[in-house]
Amino acid sequence: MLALIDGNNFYVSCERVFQPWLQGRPVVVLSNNDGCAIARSDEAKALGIKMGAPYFQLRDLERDAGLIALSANFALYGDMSDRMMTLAAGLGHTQEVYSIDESFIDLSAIPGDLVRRARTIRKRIHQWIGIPTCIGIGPTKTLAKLANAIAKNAERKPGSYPAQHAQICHLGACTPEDLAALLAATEVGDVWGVGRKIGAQLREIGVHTALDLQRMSPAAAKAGWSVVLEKTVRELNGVPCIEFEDEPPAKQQIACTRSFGHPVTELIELQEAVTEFACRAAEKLRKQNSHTGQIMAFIRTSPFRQQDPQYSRSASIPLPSPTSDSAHITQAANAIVKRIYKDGYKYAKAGVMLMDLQPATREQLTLDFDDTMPENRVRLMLAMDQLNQRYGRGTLKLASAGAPKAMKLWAMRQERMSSGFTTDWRGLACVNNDRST
DNA sequence: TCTGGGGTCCTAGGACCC
DNA sequence: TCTGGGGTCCTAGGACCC
Repeated sequence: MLALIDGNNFYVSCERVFQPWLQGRPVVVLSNNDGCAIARSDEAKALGIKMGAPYFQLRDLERDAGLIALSANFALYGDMSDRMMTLAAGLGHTQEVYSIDESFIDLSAIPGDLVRRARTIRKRIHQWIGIPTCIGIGPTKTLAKLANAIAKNAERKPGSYPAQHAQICHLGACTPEDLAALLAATEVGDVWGVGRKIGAQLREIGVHTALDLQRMSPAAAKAGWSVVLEKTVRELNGVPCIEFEDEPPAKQQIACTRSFGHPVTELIELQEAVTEFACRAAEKLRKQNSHTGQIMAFIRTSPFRQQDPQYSRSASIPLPSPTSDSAHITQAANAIVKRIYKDGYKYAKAGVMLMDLQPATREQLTLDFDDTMPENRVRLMLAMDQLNQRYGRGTLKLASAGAPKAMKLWAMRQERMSSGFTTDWRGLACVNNDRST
């Protein structure tokens, strides 16, 4: 048996822990650049705000409906996530952290009443961390995810499912009849792995609910779509096809891409931005102790500005010898940008991707025995990472990153960000010591 | 004026090989 | 009277997830 535990409206809930006056009000958290809504409180969902809705379209709701929009504070969410995951791990023996707000827990060989155990953990997370959660339990990952969706909907939309499934739903403990009834009440699009496109195709052939999909033959799922949907069908029938991963596999590629705060036209500015992205990507690369063998970079105009001429191009170059050296990676990324840059466009976004990743320990057998990552470079990069970790991002950087970022057109807009309540001494909450109150 | 970022996996089709 | 067959590898693009 597996559990899936996740935080409700996670980013909004993190903000509410430290700003209790946000409780009960419609709140959204915005993506980078204050671009669009990426988390919504129940009250915001009730206003009809869709996932990914552009912020500029929500302005009237701020004025008329008391909507509060906050810039994303990812440092805070990451820290709150660590705390939540630590407590969630107490549910079973092993944990797979699946995303910033979700983890699977292996419950096999856990004796006793699983629902009661889940209730204890849920309460503890709420009491100690302040984050509301839902827990789904089932024999496969897909069923645990589905149970979690049922637990959420039963809580938020009373009447959609029997009330006993609210917050915690254990599909493994249902009778076959009850399970079928729950699956029949669940739209096929709510099944993990069924997105917009495949959902529409399924509905077209009369598959509307999770129960319809469960009863489809795996062969038909594979023939009509792919082995991915075939696995989904099998998992809905209680046959595990998606493995549980206790420890995260090393990444196969690492990206750092950003939309700009304002359009950029000059090559030199693009290169400053790309230098920063390349350094951030290199930092992530060293953190997982890998080397990259190929660098890709892209620049593009905004597809939303139809009135402007459009241009989008990417290119990649293989490295003579795999490296994690920020200077080499930056040099390659800048060479690409110089090559693909064309004058006369308003650039809106750029990015760097590191491909062909391999363990840093792997021995390089180049013909001329040219060691491109000698020991002193490794130590230099390590020192740079440690300084930036300790004193803040940008403490030590390459000269090609240019002057301070606040001056840059491409720098992100983040006008409504909360404090680093748990990640920065200056952001610590202050207890009111006014004696007159 | 203003529309995110970072991943994974699968498939089809072309290049290439013998 | 009409151009083999089978295999691998790579890449681009699509679909999905949060």
